[in-house]
Amino acid sequence: MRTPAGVPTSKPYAGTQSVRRAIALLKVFSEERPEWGLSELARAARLNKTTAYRLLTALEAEGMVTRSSLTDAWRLGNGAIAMGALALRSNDLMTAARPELEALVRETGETASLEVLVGDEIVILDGIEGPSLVGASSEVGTRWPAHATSTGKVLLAAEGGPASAGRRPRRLRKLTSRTITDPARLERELDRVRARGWATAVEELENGY
Amino acid sequence: MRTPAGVPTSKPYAGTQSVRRAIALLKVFSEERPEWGLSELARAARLNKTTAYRLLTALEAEGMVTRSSLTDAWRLGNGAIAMGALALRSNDLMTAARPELEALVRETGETASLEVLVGDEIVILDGIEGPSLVGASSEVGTRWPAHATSTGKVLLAAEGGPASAGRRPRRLRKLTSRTITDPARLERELDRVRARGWATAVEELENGY
DNA sequence: AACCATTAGTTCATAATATGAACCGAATGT
DNA sequence: ACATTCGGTTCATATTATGAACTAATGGTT
Repeated sequence: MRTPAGVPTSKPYAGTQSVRRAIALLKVFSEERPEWGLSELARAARLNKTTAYRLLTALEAEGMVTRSSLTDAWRLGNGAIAMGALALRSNDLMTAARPELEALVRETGETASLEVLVGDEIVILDGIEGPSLVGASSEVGTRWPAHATSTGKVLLAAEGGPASAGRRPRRLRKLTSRTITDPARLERELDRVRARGWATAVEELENGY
Repeated sequence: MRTPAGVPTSKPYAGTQSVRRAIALLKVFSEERPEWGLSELARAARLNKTTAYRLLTALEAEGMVTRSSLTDAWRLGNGAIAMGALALRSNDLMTAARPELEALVRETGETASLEVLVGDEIVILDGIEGPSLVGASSEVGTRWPAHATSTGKVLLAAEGGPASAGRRPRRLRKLTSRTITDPARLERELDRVRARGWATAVEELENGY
């Protein structure tokens, strides 16, 4: 055991770090890249290949990852699905928010969604389609960079006031020409959001939305 | 580090075992009991309290578990939701099976569902409600003991032929008076399933179904 | 109020366990 | 034929995970 490395760069070791490394590994999987070879995956998670291999083996044994039978590349497994679905259903917020969502849709005629902040992304927990034409269909479980969505801005703004600007998304990904990528500009935007209590995002996430 | 213990009882250590322990911990959470105190949780996972605590801390840092702000009990976190949703969407089977499901519903008029085996449980990946009265509503993500469901029997039967009887569910939980709990009887049932190509489960999972 | 039995969380000595460099053989590309 | 990749394994090393034994707080029972 020589170098520390790996895992979201935080100074104090919070809990067992092989576990943190394992989860870091899981977080490498994404919509765009759901399948990974060992070496690549290890590199992406900034882990030693051997270490990554052993972690993956453990995760595989528990069903959290599987291997595509052809490519024999690593993917998220069915265990992850089961766990996520359980987490979703045992989330109080979900059940508490449902009536609110329904009321919102009734009052505004727009699509309403329940979203939470996970790291620097928002996750759509629930959504009800309104009759309006405007509504983007909100797929439950979808993740988006928080800084490029209206709801994300609200959640970022709410999160512990202006002080917490320090631990913002490391790099603000540019998704369209209008995405806010300058940290200072984002901070100003968040101040505005805090002041008026709502946020917008126009063509900052996808062109046309 | 004195005793091995914890984790699904398997002899050869497959990969990093603190990771396996962490996942074992996550698997303790269930529909019926989504919230756990530290001591209870540790006991349920057959882990030392201190160990469980450290593992949980790591999982918390990565968003896989959270603490209910009031009770300050442990629950599955939003990270689990996000990961599960991603796993679900990046699952080829899902997209491949959708048309099949739709066809099934059209042809039979019954509810059709896509289920996979995860350990000794089946997980419902997808489902389409049919117009029939019989259909039990299939909630995506729900897990059931494989030996007590029709689909579960099929999957168990298919899984590597009669030889693999060795690594069957350790203990067959009795869910109703008709649940098959005797391993030998289950094996005979699976032989029958293999022979004829389909399975039934009548009141073996829940009374009335 | 004194008791007992819980709980969550911390400390600390111990060595078991996780670690990574170096290795292998197989594919693949040049 | 050569050079790089790849997935995977080995093995010596000491870092890191571990659990018994502690707090201190809480809640129930007498």
